[in-house]
Order: sequence, then C-alpha cells, then structure tokens
Amino acid sequence: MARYAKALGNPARVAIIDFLARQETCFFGEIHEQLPIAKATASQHLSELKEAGLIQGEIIPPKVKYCINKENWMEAKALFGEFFGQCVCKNRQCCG
Amino acid sequence: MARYAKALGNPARVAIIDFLARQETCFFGEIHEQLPIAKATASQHLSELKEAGLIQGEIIPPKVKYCINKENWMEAKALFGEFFGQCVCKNRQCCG
DNA sequence: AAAATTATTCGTAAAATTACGAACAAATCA
DNA sequence: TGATTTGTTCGTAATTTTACGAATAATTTT
Repeated sequence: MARYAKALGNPARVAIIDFLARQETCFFGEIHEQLPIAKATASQHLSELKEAGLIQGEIIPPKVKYCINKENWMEAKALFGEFFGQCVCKNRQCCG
Repeated sequence: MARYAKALGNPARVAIIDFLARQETCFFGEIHEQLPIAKATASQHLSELKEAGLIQGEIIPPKVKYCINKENWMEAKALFGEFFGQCVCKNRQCCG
C-alpha cells in the first residue's frame, strides 16, 4: 500500500500514469513529450513506477513501450478501495 | 492527488490512518503506542498527514485528539476512485 | 508552588528524492 | 561503415525525508 502510494506521490508520476491509462500507444518518447522535464528525469520516474510495480516496459527496438501493469494495478485499486472504504468517522463526533 | 499519495507513501503513516479509521478515541499517546518509532517521529508523521489534509487535531488538555479529516478524506477517496477507474488496459494487448 | 503528564519543537544526522546534462548503448538507416 | 534515432545510465548537486534524543511548552495533579 505505502509502496504504491509512494510511487504516486509525485505529480510527474501521476501524470505519467494518467497518460498511460488513456493511451493505446505508450512509447517513452510520447510520454516524455507530455512532461516538462528532462529525458533523464522522465526515465527515472518510469523506473520508479516500474520498481513499484505499477507499470511495465517492453523493448521494441529502438523504442521502449510502457504500459500499466494490469495485475498490480488491480491490486493497488483493491488496496486503495479497502483503505478508503474503512473510515468510520461518520460515526464519531470528532469528524463533525 | 499526488499530495495525498505522498502523505500515504510511508508505512508508519498508513498505519496511523488505518488505526484512526477504526478507532473512536484517537489521542496521540494511543497512536504512538501502535508504532515502533520515537514520539518525535510519530508527531512528525502526524504533522505531515495534517499538512496534507488527511487528518485533523484537537487539543484537549493535556492531550491531543486526532482524527480523519472527513471532508478531505472524501475528496481523496473520490480522486483515487477516479484514478483507478480510468485504466483502459483491458482494451490493449500490452497488458495481456 | 513543585512535580508529573502529554505532546511538540529543536537540533542534528543519515538517507532518499528530484533534477539536470553528458556520456553511453543498442538498433536502424543511409 | 558511419550517422541517426531512441532511451538508459552516470555523475553530480540541491532538496526533502526520516529518525532520534533533548529541550520545551501547556496543563493537571499533589
């Protein structure tokens, strides 16, 4: 949970996922075009998203195609769903 | 979105929210007892969660009562819900 | 008033994050 | 073969994060 959240804890990485989640094609160059950051930085963010398991990459020379890692995406979705579903604050005075 | 995710990007902070989401009482001392970290560190994590808007604190001398910030919690829930709802990877070959 | 309880803030240190340009590697094109 | 395209890795610097003990502040208890 924290691992996924941490990966999403940066605006550039959220933008990358937002983009990937809506595109059919997803080569590095296109992702980089969307972002106001250097190539090296974009590559680094992609590595972190991959490391966290949220995306995966496939080499199609001379390009690299990235996309959402479906299996982990589903897991993250479930984890965040449970997480945000558990709040009982409506039953307490401290939350108004 | 990234702000909320970043706040949740640490195991101790996830644990704090998990705890707060299930408790009626939520004084600092009780939260700290759940965590294998120093008081100062726990206080710091609580500050970050508060800064991000996920929790709020109320001083009830000599204690401090923390709880989920309901309004922002709902916003975060909605943001993450939309975020995880948008993936179209089931329509693409790159995700299997 | 002095002592105890509760939690935050301060000072500090180690580690991680973010970002960039330059160098590099791998494959294709001319 | 040499040049080009594509993306990663390296080296580096500035900033942020994480963590701790000690000091501090606020309130209650004795």
